[in-house]
Amino acid sequence: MTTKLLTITGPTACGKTALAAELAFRLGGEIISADSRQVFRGMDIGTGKDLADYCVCGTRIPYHLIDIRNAGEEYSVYQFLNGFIEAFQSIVNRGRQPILCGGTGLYVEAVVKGYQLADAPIDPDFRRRMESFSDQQLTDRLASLIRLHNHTDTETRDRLLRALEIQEYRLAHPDDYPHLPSMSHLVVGVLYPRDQVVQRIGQRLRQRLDEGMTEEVQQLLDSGVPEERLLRYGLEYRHVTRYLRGQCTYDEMYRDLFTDIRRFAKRQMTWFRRMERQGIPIHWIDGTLPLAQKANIVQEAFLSDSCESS
RNA sequence: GGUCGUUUGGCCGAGAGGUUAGGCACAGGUCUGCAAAACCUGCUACUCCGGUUCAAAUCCGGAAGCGACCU
Repeated sequence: MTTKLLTITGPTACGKTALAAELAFRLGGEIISADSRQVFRGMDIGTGKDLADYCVCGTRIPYHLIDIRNAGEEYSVYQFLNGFIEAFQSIVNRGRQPILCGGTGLYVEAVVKGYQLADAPIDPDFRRRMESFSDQQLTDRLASLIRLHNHTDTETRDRLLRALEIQEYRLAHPDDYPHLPSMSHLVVGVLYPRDQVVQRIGQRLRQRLDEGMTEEVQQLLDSGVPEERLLRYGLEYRHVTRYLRGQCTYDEMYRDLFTDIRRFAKRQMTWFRRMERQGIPIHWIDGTLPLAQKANIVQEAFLSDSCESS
């Protein structure tokens, strides 16, 4: 019998965690996080880990793929997918209900569409052989293997090499990728009117700053996480780092960070619309409803047989 | 009340008779290995009224707003 995976997603600041935890409580479930930043230890306030939300009516809801890497370490969709498979299987083996929850569209899509990602290791021989080629030659070579989508892969030599390395590995080992267990899906998206999303983002940002956002970033810097890394993590980590380095005033930081979070929420929605266009139905629910009511709606949809299998 | 200056799209900001400055915001999008990243596209405005001119955001006159100074 295939398991039905319940996925709770949506743009930032829409209360995904609380809803997922409530549903986990009702369905006897465990949560697998689909958040590319909550994997890092010590990045708590800025990523909105809200660990208190995982306690519902005195019951601790188990969660997975949170706090599994040190800040600054590498993590990518490939590692996420592996982690997902492992967590999913252990949850199912325990007879519990897996619930995927998070706003990283790529990660959600990787699960729902069943991405096949090869375990391409770093190959020093390959890299040595590539040394003599120009960026353009490498780009041409990559273009002959895959359809180049945007600049992401060819932006820097590092990324270019990595992309090529992966494709070369794929060619040599066409069947070497972790297999997702078969499952069916219900994807639920939590949605607020846009002006309310903006309002919630602002509110939450002020709260994060009050709770010690800048101190958290300072600690990460003190503990040796490279500045470039924090800048790359984006949003809170990027803007607060700039502020701590004296590159902007507090007010400028607040303003620019607020803007970036709003834009992030917009891009998330762009991603979700794209998923829908590509045939992944998202069951949108009104975020403004009370939590219990939202949970009722999702529970009902989940327990009915109307959801598609993959 | 008088004198001088100023007025450009949601914001900042160049231009000085005849193409769209640009940036930011905003909106839409791309994206299967850093995705909270990176990248792409769209957005044609010159305070108002009259005049000069083939042609005015640009020149002239007036009005209004804003600013500075004077009595």
